Amino acid sequence: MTTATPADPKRRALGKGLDSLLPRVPAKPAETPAAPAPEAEGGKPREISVESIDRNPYQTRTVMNQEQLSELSASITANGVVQPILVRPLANGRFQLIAGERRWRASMLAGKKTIPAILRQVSDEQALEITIVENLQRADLNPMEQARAFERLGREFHMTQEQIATRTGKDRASVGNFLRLLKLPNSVQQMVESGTLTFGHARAILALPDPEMMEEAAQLVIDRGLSVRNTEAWISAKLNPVKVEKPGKPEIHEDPNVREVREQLQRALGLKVTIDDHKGRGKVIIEYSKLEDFDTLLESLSRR
Amino acid sequence: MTTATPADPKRRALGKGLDSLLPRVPAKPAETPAAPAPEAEGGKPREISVESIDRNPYQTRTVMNQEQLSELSASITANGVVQPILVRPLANGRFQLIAGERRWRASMLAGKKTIPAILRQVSDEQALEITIVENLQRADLNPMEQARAFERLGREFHMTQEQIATRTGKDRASVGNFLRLLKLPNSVQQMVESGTLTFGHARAILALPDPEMMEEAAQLVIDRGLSVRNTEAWISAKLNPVKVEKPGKPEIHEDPNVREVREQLQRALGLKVTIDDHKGRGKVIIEYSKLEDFDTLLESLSRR
DNA sequence: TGTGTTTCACGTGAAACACA
DNA sequence: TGTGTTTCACGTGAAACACA
Repeated sequence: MTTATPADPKRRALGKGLDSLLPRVPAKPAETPAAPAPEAEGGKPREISVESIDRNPYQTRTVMNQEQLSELSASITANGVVQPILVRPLANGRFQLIAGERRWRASMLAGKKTIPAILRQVSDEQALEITIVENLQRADLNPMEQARAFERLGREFHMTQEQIATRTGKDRASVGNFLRLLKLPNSVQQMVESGTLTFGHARAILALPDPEMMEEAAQLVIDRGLSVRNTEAWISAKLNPVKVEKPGKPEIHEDPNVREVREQLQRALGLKVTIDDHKGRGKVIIEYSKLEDFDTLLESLSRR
Repeated sequence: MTTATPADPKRRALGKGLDSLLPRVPAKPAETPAAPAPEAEGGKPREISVESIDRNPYQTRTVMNQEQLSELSASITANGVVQPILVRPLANGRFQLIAGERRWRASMLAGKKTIPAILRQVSDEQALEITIVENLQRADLNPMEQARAFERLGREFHMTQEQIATRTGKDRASVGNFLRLLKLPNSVQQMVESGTLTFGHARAILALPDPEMMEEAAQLVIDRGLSVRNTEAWISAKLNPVKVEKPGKPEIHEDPNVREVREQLQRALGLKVTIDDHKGRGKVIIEYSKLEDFDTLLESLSRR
């Protein structure tokens, strides 16, 4: 039970953003004791020319939220760039952006000539990895997008699910479950991508043995408006159609020995007997419908 | 059952923002067929000077997310202001802002001289109301802030809970439950404000009859890390302490005669015995935990 | 250790019930 | 109709189980 209990500090952090870290008055950014970028362990931020920075070639999300971008730019005009971006030096004397594309673009839009940056020697691989992880930590990815990002971390960086989980702050099982979405037939993946089907529904559907059944099930979920819990139950029933009995009534799959004893007892007492045995522990239940039967029963039991 | 079923259109809208409405190339904003502000029914947007606009005196949130503000400004530099702001004409020829403070501030930061605005004759009252509702629709209010906003709508505009619900897109019961938070003692309100206690915990605590008990309960919830469901159960038990028995186990109000017999039987057999009697019909349940006990029991029962 | 998979506790939000 | 209040279905995320 590590989910949100009342005092969970993760809940506290929500929605506050960087506000508390921002200086209230304009200041020369280089002099500001700004918070380091999450990935940067060492190195003080340095002011570098925005013109000397090349775009991150690994950044796939070219369409940014324009409104947010504008807001950030306005803040930069007012307060300066606060959190340094992360760049790596190139051989030609220029810099390549690794993390902070929005801050960089906003700064240019705000008319800034320089931007505080942390310089770090990272390989192509590391740069790509940082970019993917940064994207994952933005909250607006749909489940299929997350799945593809996890998949890439696994495939291109040979990270285990465990490592991906640690790196992105998710749970290992969740990483695994997102990855499983990629095994859905395309039509169903599309439904998840568009939000027609939730992550929970899709995950339940994955229990089915073939793509055709998954497509059928997805359609049925949508048509009937099944909840995730109902979907789980429906699919479980479809996969285990034999068990007609309820698990609470084990006397249907009665052990032959137990059955023998029970029937013998039933004949002896002339009353309905149920034996609810679990490996030598259990209950003997004797039903009576007349007080007279009860008295007879008592006699049998007390007589030793 | 109107919560998120798979095809719920409300889910679709999430996280996409205004992106799809934004023009992809810079354009003269006045010519753009921009989406109207949610509250504006009529009137084409007009370009007005940013200098001629006075700040919304009802806007209480003066601390804006600076990063977002900057981003918005950058977008405005790139694409122009997209969604018109809402203003009302003042007697002195100037305009007073009603909705769109962020867009207005971002535009100024982006160096714009004019901004598209919808002019609307609204009373002081209406202006305030629009402002409060707009704030409520921003997603980052904590439960206490929401409660105070609802309270204000009720107090200052004599809106019923039903009307508030319609106006803000919430459910009537939810509005009521938020309002109830204001009846919590201050210390507990503080815990909700800071996220130490969730909305669900607080609401359950409200069932208690006095503030002292509420404070005690809140502390207990935090100390023991109770879930909302556990909190509900604990409080319900505290309020209904009489019923010790479960409804399914009426043998606690055992008939003295039945009890006598049962105890006698228990002693004779050396096993736990339950007698579930309903006016001369019922069951005798004998529990065993060793096979040996079971055999002894069988002997007693079979011997007639 | 690593992965695949199912099940279910979690807090939220609204349905449901009660009362005036 | 309007409000107060409790209860519980909802999808998510992780615990739990299974297997190699």
